[in-house]
Amino acid sequence: MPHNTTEINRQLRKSGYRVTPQRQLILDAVCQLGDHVTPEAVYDHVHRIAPTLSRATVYRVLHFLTEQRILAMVYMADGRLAYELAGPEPHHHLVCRSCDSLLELPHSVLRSFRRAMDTQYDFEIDVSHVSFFGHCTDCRDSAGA
Amino acid sequence: MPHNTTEINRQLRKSGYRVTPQRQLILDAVCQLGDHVTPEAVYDHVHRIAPTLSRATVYRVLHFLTEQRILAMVYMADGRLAYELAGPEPHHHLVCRSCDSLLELPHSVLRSFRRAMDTQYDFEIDVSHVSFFGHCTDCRDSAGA
DNA sequence: TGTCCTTCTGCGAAAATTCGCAATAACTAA
DNA sequence: TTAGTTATTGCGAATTTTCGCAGAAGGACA
Ligand SMILES: [Mn+2]
Ligand SMILES: [Mn+2]
Ligand SMILES: [Zn+2]
Ligand SMILES: [Zn+2]
Repeated sequence: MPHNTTEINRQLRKSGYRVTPQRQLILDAVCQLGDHVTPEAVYDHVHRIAPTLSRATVYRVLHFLTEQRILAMVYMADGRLAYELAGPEPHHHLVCRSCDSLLELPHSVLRSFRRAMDTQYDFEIDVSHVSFFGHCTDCRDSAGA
Repeated sequence: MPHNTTEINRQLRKSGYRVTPQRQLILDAVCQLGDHVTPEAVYDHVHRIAPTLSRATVYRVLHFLTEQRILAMVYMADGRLAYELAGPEPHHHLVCRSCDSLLELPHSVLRSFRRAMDTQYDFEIDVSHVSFFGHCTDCRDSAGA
């Protein structure tokens, strides 16, 4: 999952924010570590490269990059927060509570639901990265009842 | 939001769990404090009645009662966890990120979405209490762009 | 390149949440 | 009622996440 550094930097500066080595390191880390990266994993990774980079900064930057829609956050099955690079097109997940397997869904699965909320409640849902929990094919059979 | 104490107690004992004063106090607290109660609010409330009841117990019991489907948990706009009594029929929420207003949705709004996931992915979504975030009527107008 | 303004970071402390373990106490069955 | 089994609690420490503030540093402009 690479990211367009120069484009992101321009976007930040245009909004009055600054491009710092900490922000670049943390963004790189999320991209290298793959999908659904925890703050602690990010900290471990960047700490090797920049030992003075503090935990507080990791949390702050992850929040910040999420606000800027550069990262997307998601709750995992255990309730912890995780992050990943926000692609141009959102995607979502089905997470099995039994076997922890993870299915990826296209954004289109929520299209009709969003339209319904808009029509019925005049409410615009903002869903950039949602996980739905439940039970997958295999686990439904074995679970019984 | 009252709860059927004797029925809940029977259900717990039947499953091999125990009915303790701590569990009863915490459940009472959630019911009295209303919708979307935080662990800290529960602790403050029960601590007056039972000063030795520890914070760890509050967290453990809230998790436990959620597993038993007596409580339902939900993430609030600020990312914090909250709990409320799980009624016989689930409900959901639309939470405005701008003004924090909160709309309640009937479970039926997710019916067709659940059926679609079941049909297309053979995955049974378990949604007992979901919050969707976005922007309400009023805030959409003022926000512009 | 150097100055200035403001954003950002690092630090340490605080707050929130989880964990391990010994002691307590709820239920079961006599 | 009593004793035994074991789920549950309280405690203190560990871990995770947030906060406030003083100092560092990004970037706009000259
Ligand atoms: Mn994802
Ligand atoms: Mn609710
Ligand atoms: Zn499964
Ligand atoms: Zn609003």
